[in-house]
Amino acid sequence: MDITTFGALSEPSRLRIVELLSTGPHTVGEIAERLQIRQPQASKHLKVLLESGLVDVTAEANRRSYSLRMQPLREMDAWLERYRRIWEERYDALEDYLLKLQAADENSDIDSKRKPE
Amino acid sequence: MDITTFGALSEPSRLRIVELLSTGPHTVGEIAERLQIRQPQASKHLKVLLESGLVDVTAEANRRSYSLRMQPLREMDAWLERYRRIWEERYDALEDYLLKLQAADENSDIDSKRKPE
DNA sequence: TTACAATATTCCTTTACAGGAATATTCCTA
DNA sequence: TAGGAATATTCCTGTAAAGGAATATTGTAA
Repeated sequence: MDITTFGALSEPSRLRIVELLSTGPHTVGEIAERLQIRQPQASKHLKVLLESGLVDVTAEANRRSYSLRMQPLREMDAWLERYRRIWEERYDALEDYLLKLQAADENSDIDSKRKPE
Repeated sequence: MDITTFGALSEPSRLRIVELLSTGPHTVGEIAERLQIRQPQASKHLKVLLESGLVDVTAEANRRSYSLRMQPLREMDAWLERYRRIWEERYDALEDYLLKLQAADENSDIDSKRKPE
């Protein structure tokens, strides 16, 4: 897991750029307009995203089309695997606990019905 | 998805702390020793992790035990879902393409066997 | 070749953040 | 209650990063 991915995504405009690009490639101008930021800032953020590998460029005449690269996101996904296991484990443990509670509750129900008799 | 999660994980020591805590709770001293950083830096990083919700503390006498919180990681996982769909789509598209190539290849194979005859 | 549109880069200033060293705080035990 | 262990906080300094404004670059069309 390349840590620069986190750095790149830790800036609001850059996160929004990534989300925008998830709908398909866009030019710098479009990105700047959609995000309501100035063109130079858009270019700067795109440079950071490019260097972190989150984005690809292809030049078409005057314009540059930026598109999302999946690899860093896949790596993030792989990195998460370890934690997914943990929370599933914990979920299972909680479930077990609740099942036991429920079982105990049913017993106490039986008791509360028995005693009065 | 809370963007501060990315910020918190974008610092190498903090990422390592999270990974260490994935094996269970640890005290500040243990963390500092394992990561070969000074205790004050460990405390500072833990503070950032705490504020971003990635970590929990429980005080036990003199010591403080830090443990991992799963919620921000689950949110990251949920955030990734959208991208997972994209790369699976792309994978499917690639697969289709390869299958077509293969089919075309088999045809050209037949052709190459036919023509000489 | 000139002019214009789209984008990138530079320079400047301000702010955020990280590490080091020193110190404060909190809790335990003798 | 004095001292020590574990941890947090403060202050300082250096550095990286962000935005604004201006400018450079590149490609296209007249």
